[in-house]
Amino acid sequence: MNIVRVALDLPLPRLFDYLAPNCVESDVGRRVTVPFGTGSRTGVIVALAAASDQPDDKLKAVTEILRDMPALPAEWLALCEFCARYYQTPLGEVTSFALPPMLRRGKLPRMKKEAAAIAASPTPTPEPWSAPALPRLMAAQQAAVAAIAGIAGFHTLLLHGVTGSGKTEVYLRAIDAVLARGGQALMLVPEIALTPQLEGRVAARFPRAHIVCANSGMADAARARGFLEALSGRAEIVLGTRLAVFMPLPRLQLIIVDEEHDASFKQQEGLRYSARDVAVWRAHQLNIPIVLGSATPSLETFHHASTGRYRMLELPERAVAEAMPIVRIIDTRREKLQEGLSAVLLAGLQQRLERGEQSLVFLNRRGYAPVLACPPCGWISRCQRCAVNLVLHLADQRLRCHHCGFEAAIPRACPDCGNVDLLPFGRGTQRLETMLVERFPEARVLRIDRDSASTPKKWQALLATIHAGEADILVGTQMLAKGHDFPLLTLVGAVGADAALFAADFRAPERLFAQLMQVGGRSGRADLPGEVLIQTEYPDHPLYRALVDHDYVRFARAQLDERRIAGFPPFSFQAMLRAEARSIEQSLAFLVAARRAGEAVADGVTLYDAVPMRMQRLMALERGQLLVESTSRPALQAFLAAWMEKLYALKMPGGLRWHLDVDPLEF
DNA sequence: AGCACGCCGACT
DNA sequence: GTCGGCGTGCTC
Repeated sequence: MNIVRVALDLPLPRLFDYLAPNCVESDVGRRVTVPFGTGSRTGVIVALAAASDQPDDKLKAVTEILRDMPALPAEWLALCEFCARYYQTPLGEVTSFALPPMLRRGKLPRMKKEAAAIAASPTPTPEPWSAPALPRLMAAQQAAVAAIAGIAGFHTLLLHGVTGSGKTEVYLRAIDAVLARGGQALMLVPEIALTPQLEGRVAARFPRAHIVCANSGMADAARARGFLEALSGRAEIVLGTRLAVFMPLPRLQLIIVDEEHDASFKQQEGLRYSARDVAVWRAHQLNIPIVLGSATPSLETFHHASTGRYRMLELPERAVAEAMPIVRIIDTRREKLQEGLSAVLLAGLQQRLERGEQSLVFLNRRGYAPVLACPPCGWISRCQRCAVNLVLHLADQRLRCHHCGFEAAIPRACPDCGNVDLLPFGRGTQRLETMLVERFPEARVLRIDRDSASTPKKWQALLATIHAGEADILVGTQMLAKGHDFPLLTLVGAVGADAALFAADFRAPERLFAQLMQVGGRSGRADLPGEVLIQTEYPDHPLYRALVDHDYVRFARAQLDERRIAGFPPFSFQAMLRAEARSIEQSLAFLVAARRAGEAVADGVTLYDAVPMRMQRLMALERGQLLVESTSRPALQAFLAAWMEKLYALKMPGGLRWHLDVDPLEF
């Protein structure tokens, strides 16, 4: 009896068996359409079988095995199976996510004739590669390139280098070596916005190479085409965001994860995978090297490098500018600030203005003010659907929820007591912008945040304005921190950073350090020295002191000491079960039941209490969470597998939804 | 997740 | 007397 085992995109942790009289061994990895319930679905054949656990009369026959493209290789299926196991997600959901939407639906993109022919043939067609003339390397770069070249088989390398230390050149050299051997290289970057820029640089360096991009912003057909080109072996370099880690690459010889610390490598919905971690597993599976690059590595990665599990490659010098920017801490405890800005920072802005250089005021909070309040009666602008305040946006006269998108007009008077003197409290980028325009009437002030750069087009226009030197003072959120060079920028002022210092999330300091380091790195490239001014009420805080000294390692060691004492990752492994329902009682009741079910199978893991989430209400749903922790990864994994079986069997009240987040980043 | 079947309230 | 509410159960 010929039976195929099919992974279908359903929230059910099992495969479905179908009769396929004409199936052959090479159909494993092919897409297949099958009858399902009353309708029809497309899935992936993950195995053949001679017999099924299902009674014969329940088995249906496949509708069609889609043989119009090469089968997905065993290595790709194994990658999906690993994700299914590790993240406790049904295999069909993983394979479905890993395929571009068009292929997922059983369709194929239109392709150019010769490309279609190549894509349809599973035989790789490697082309020999000859390297063009390359720029000179500094000693540390040279050492890093040599170290990567010397790796045979699996090894994880941490390329630790500040902005401007020449990490990208090291990546390009490593890719060059791979192309010379006829291999394929995969490079992951955090943001969609960074891929075009990187693609340009890579394309200029490898004019004859076939480069494919992969990110969620691409059109359906283009993404499917790229996937097929990677699968057929025609693509030599794949550049992309986290989802590119699932690109099938039959001759993959090198993986690079740039800005590996970036939280956007972790997907926060659906399949909650970490592309960086999956990439490391994939490199191990294929027995190839992987390079993780960052100026501020995640503490998980740094810990592995410290214990010798990863190899650390240091790029201490700055290749582009003469020196690192000077970082100064401004003690704001005694000073009367002007709309949140200190005299030192204002003087710095004035000075840059006179010299015709650019400045950036960094404030990671958009809008005019984070809340509108009525002081006499205590009313404050709150979102009806979320447990947060509505942010005042004066630019377009709205109150806005930054979490669910709810909007309302600004009330003329307090809805509770009728008082007309409502006051904005706190400060956002719009307010800073307004203040700077008044204070420096001759300056061209440009605000860059998700409101002013709401579309890629607007964002590109803003970048062009900055590059043309048509702005003097930039006011921006973290949008500005990543990946863009501003040659005229010589001053960065960081405002309102303290909030993250004492946040409840144990990862907040790590993120703040990375963010300030990154935004500081924007200043003073080329021949102009840079200066970073950090306003704080905690001038002696070790985090800020480490920034002054550009000493990531000192900061990381101190953080790791704290984590060790507290038993936090990377010294423990975590998973978070979350539930959301109409009422918090419902959510917590489910989590309590889940905990009880878990205690029966808990061995070497700690189950914490079910608690409301820090932001309890979101989009009118009340959310709770339950943390599971273990000092042993295998123990946690074994527990989660057993636990999920019980949870799938648990009866669920209507309207309740839950999910498991393995290695959660958010608390 | 869909989609069926299945028993109880306000309508042509 | 029917349309439809979403509770429960199944999908190879």
